[in-house]
Parts: sequence; structure tokens; C-alpha cells
Amino acid sequence: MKKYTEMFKLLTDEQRLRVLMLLDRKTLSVCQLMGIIGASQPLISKNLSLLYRGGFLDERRDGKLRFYSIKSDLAEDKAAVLVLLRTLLKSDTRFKEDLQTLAECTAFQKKAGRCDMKTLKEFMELQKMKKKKS
Amino acid sequence: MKKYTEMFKLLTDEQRLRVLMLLDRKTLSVCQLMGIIGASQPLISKNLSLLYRGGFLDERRDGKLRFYSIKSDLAEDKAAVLVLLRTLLKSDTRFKEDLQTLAECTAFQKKAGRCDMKTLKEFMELQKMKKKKS
DNA sequence: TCAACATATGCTAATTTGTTTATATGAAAA
DNA sequence: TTTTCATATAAACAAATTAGCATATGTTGA
Repeated sequence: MKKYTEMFKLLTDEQRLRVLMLLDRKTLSVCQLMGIIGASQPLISKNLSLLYRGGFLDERRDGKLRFYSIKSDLAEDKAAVLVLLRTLLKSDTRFKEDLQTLAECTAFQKKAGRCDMKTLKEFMELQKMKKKKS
Repeated sequence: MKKYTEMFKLLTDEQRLRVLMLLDRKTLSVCQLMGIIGASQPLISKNLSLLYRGGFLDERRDGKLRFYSIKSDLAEDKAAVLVLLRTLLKSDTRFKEDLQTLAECTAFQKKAGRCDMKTLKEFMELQKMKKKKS
């Protein structure tokens, strides 16, 4: 049973849950997640590492970047949890905001023609401005 | 989203999860849960209180006893979580043990003709003996 | 080889969470 | 009404978790 309480622990942190659900939509690198979530790099990395060790994620290295995605051969229990999460969060405000930010971030990178940390930090600042206005 | 991280927090403690799943099978009083789980009364009460405030349980008072059960008009999200839990735990060793203990406890009470704390504590001792042997 | 960059990890302080012990509440029985 | 019993709650302590900062690792390009 501990197996399951440990799994649920991974879902008790809002930032970690947001990371998981973003990756459920799209493969992303650490710095992309930073840009979208607006958190520090070590914190994102730590949460990714927890989700990875928990068996939710795959990791792919591409040059300096590391891309994370939902594990392709996900264990049955984790797959069931993801199905539940998709249903629960379908109408969640925060999650919908994150999806919106993800789309904007993708567009921003395309326009910049780059995907490095500097670009993503610029995007992060831009998002902060937006929030202040609203 | 916090709504959901809070809900998952309720599922991260093994004892609390065991209590929830036992109640999913049968309405039980605090002292019955004590007997089956083998934990202290304040701890059982606290976990019941957390599950109750989390919207998972109903409470019914009958004389000195308090019976808890799964909330009859459970919110959609909680209902979905319970469905998941039933699937996940179907083949869980600890959970199966608990169901076995629940059956034994019911029989023990029937034989004793009582359902008070003294009876349940006797049952608890009996269970401890059993565990030592195995 | 060295400098720059993306990411990971270790350490510490701050905050939560779990557990125990003692005590409070409130119902029933004497 | 006083006592007993089932349960709840509070206070105190121990354990686990999170967040921030500094630094390590490993890759790329000069």
C-alpha cells in the first residue's frame, strides 16, 4: 500500500502537479518549464527528478538540453492516475491558464528562433508583467 | 488546483488510506476501526476527522458510539478518486489483510455479543498474538 | 584546454505533518 | 447526580517536506 501513498505524495505539490500535467500535453525541457511555470531552475529540476524517480517520466538528452515527457511504457497504476487527473483538471482554472501559457511560450520561442535559457527568461518576465496588469 | 493537491494529501498516509478503504466496505465505529487497524484512539479519530472535513465521510451518532461511512452524496471528484482506489487496491496485500481482519472482527463481536471498546481491545490483542506467530 | 551554458545536487532554514500524552466533552448507566 | 465509557481535541514533541542558495556535473563551442 505504501507504493500508492508514495505515488499520491507526488501529487500533493501544486507546482509538481502543474509540471506533470504540462508534460502530459507536450514534451518539454527544463528551461521551457521554468518559463511556463515561473519557478526557479533548481526547483523545477527537483520536481522533475521526483516525478522521474516515481516512474512518471522519460528523459531524453539533446545537447545541453534535457527533455522530459510522460513515460511511454507507463505502469498500469500510473496510467490510471493520469486518466483521473485529466478528468479532474479538465475544467481547472490554473490548469487552463498553464495550457494558455504553454501555447504562448511555444509561439514566443518560434518567433525568437531560439530555445535557450535567456529566451525563456525573457518570456518569464513578459508573463510577470502581464499578471501585474490584470 | 489546490483543491486537488489537498485531496491527494489525504491519501498519503497509509493508516488514513486504510481507514478510508475499510469504510468503503462497511460503516464502522471509531473503536471498531481501532480494533482492525490496531492504532490508538486519538490517531484514528484524527484521521477520521481529516477525511470527514475533506468531504469523504458521513458521521452518525448512536448512543456513545460514532459511526463513520463514505458520504452518501459524494462530490464527483471524490467519487472518481474512490473508483480509482478500488481498482488500485484490489490486489494490494495490506488491503486484503485488512478485509480479512474486518471479517474476523465482525465475527468476534457477534460471538461476544458486544461492540464496546473492551471487546475491541481484546480483539486487538488477539490479532497481535497472531502476527507474532507468523 | 577553457569559458559558457543547461541542468542536477547538496546543504540549511522554514514550514508542515504525524504521534503521543493528557484532558475535555457528552451520552448512558448506576 | 455521579460515574463510566466512547470519542474529540489540545499541547508538545519528532519527523518529513519544501524553498533558496551555492556549487557540481557534463556538454558545447572557442
